[in-house]
Amino acid sequence: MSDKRRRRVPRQVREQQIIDMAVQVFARRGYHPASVDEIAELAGISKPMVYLYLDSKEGLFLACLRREAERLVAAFRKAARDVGPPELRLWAGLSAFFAFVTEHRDSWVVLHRQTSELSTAITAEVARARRAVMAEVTGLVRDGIAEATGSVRLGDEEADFVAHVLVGAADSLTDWMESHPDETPERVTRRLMNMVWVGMRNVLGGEFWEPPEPPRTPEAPPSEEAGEESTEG
Amino acid sequence: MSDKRRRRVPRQVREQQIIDMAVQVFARRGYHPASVDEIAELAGISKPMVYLYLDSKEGLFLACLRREAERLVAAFRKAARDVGPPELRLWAGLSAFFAFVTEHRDSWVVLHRQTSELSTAITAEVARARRAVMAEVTGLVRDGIAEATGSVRLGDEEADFVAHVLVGAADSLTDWMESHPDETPERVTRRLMNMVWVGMRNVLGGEFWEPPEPPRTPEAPPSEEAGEESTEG
DNA sequence: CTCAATTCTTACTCTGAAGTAAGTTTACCG
DNA sequence: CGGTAAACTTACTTCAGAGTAAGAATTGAG
Repeated sequence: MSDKRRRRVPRQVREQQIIDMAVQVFARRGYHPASVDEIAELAGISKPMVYLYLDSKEGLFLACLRREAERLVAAFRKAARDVGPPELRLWAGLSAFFAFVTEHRDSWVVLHRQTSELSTAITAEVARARRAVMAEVTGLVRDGIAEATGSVRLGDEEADFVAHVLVGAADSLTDWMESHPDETPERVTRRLMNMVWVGMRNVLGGEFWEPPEPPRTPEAPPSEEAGEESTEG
Repeated sequence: MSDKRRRRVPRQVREQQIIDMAVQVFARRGYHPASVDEIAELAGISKPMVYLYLDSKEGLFLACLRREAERLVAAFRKAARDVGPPELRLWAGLSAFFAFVTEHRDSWVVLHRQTSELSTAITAEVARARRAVMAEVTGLVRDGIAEATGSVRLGDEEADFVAHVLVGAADSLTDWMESHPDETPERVTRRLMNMVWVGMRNVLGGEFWEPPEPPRTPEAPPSEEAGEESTEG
């Protein structure tokens, strides 16, 4: 502890420090305006070290992306693993998601809010990360539905639709939580489950909503399919 | 038509052409990597014209932002205005939202997917645009609930929560629609309404979902070292 | 036709930041 | 010790792209 005079730090450690700071700066500024100089300075070293260890700015960003995606998926999985009933696993997973996003806002921003302004290599990795998260949710949704209904099994498309709704809602609620600091991840999750899950249960149970007679639909056949929206896969 | 040789174009027209191209380029590349030169070239003029008319790159982006936000809100409002029952107005509004986002993907990307990498002036305008969209949805939700339940009136917070869920889900479903080209905005909207709206009706009617386990405190878990994640590579 | 306003261009300046060459210090191993 | 590899630095080069100066071409009014 008193040995803090060690300026020299082994590569493995320094790399993580660099990535730590890079996540912060990328989240704050975005990919392009973020300068490697600033990241290096925050990490307590000079720029060439960054290039020595991470190759390029793009490589640095990819490292951030991979590490944070891994962490998020890990948190999600770990939370859902030990719980028994699928319905609860979904709840635990979403809860962990909110907790993670609340605690590591920078990670989420880097993972999610960087659609454009990126080279193809990075775009591919972002897509991969998104798919990984989405796949976790999709799995939980499918299991949860099967359990809750006892018989209904969602097709890929349905489960994917639901997963998109949940992830999108969760993302948006991340913003909402910023203006409601008293809300905990658990409370938000419960509310979301209440809105979406109860609805899904009932829809699968046969309680549909549909627009009545369209008074003046511009271009849509009125009654093509009445209530067979859900179990088509 | 050889008469199309009119090189000179009045300012008002040229400005719109510039903004048209700017929206495309900003959406494709993101704010910083977008070059004013490229925008100018696509608009058929040279760079100084852009600066003469729009002041700066930031001014150009702000013009894009304002115009597209106005268009989206207008589409939303117009769709919802003529319909009678609030529940249907919500449906019409969301439907218009999907239709707009499907048709004008660039507009939506510029409006929504540009969180960081922006100066404070722009950030403020983005926030404004988001709030405008959110306020529309919130209004429809509140009316819809009041109508559907007959008595329940949502507080600001509740309505805002629901609006965030809907907008976030809609945004995410925009991605989903890309891999499902046969889906129409109407069908997607109906599915979303089925998931969210039916659930909300029932929740407000007293059918709650809650985790069976009594709320175990997130801050003080009993034993947290069950499954280790030592290997992170 | 003339003149003035508007539209538009060529040809710069200048800054910030990615990436690198070449060398210097520290740590550890025998 | 001494020497070697790993950790680290200073001091560049290079380039893209924002922003501008100065003036040319077009149009329309009188």
